[in-house]
Amino acid sequence: MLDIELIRKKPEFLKRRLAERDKELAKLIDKILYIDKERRKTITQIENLRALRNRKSKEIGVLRREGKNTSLLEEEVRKLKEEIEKEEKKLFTLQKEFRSLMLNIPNIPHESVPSGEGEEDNVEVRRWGDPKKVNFKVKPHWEIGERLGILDFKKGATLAGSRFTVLKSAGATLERSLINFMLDFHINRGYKEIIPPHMVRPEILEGTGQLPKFEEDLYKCEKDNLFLIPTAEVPLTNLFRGEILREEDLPIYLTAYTPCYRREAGSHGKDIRGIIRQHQFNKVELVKIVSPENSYEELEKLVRDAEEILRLLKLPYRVVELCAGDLGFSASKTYDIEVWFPSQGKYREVSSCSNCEDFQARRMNTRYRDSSGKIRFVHTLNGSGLAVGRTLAAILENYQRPDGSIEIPEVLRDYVKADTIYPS
RNA sequence: GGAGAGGUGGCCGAGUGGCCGAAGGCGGCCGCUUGCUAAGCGGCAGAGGGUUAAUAGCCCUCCGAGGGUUCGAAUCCCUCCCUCUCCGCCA
Repeated sequence: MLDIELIRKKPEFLKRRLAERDKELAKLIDKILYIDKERRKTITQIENLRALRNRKSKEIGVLRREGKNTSLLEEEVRKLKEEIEKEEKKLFTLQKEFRSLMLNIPNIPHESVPSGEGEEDNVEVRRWGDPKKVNFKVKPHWEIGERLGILDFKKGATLAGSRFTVLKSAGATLERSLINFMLDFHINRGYKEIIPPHMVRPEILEGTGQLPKFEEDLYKCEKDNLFLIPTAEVPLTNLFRGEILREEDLPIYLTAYTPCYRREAGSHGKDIRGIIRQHQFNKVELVKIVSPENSYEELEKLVRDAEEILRLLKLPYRVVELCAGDLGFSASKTYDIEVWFPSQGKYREVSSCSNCEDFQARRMNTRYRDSSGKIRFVHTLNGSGLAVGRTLAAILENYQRPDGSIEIPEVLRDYVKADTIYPS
């Protein structure tokens, strides 16, 4: 949620910044400004009426104790009450409209974010590692996985439909090993491990920005009014909702492994083969709650932490900075980390690291008291460290050998307890 | 799932219709005193919002959330959420 104070004071600045994302957004600002004016006018009116009512009610109390008749005053207050109720109804409608507008405006891009409309305008920041040169024809990970008997797409479809996959034997072990490897690494870097619920209430998703706008992308358990989490960012970031933290509590570093559940409503036909785009996938997530002064330093460090996993796995990758038009709803600035997929001759996203500044903090009402005693909103950051399934796919593709076997990256061998996956 | 108890400020806890944004304690902050990592004394301190140049005043709201009764609700009624105890079921 944006700061209404800022919208009032610098509407033109905001319109300019938001237009970087989407030209339509500027209109919303004018609409909000109008509603805000109306609602404040109504609030002032109601409060004046209430002040009058409070005074008269108190007077009634005093007169009664003196044993005097108060029926005339009572009648007056009754009339006031009716007037107040009328205005309150008006205010209720205005507030609802106001809130809904506020909740549907995305975050403003940070000034450093490159302008552009979509993926093609993202800016590469750095590259690491050289794609291996091989003298055989590389296979896509789904062929490798099926041949090795570790990825079973047919069974996935039998059990749950398309975009579900069954991992078997060494595939399942490799997935689990990756999770442990990633968690161990991040814990070592000072992140606190969390196992959160995988189902959350609607207001929790509103806190991080998935609701109300993106309900279509979520799985819902209608009967219990709970949603399956699309990422661990949701429960982790909301861990401190409604709290006023002490400055010395910050920064907070959290990590969690969870499955992520996404309906992929808008991506029909995309990445239909393999395990790149699944309805359920595993992810190790990183979340930071920090003070506003250093959130951008923290973002750089967060990216490095995620990158380090790929370096240790010796997988070639690049880091791109998302342009304004490609930015997620809650993010001010985002770096994607993309790993090399030789069969596609492309880098594909395995991590997205964002600084949401105070956008989520406002929605969740997460604040802290700074050294001068002032209460301020925290900044929240999140990043994948990393998407496990995609990392597994990248390993299959980058570590394939001509005989169809897979070399297991060195750092994983103690976890997998093997150095090669052979066809079974 | 059944029966019962309860949710008050950073924490503990009093408060069953007006003088309660809320006693008291602990903790916190500021001062004073004391020859000293303590004790004593005095003082300050909740959150959100409206108005405003104002972090000044004035006003409104907030005692789990939302409704209702009433001239007036932390206090009475209803619904929901959560916590605890007992029973049932269960990995």
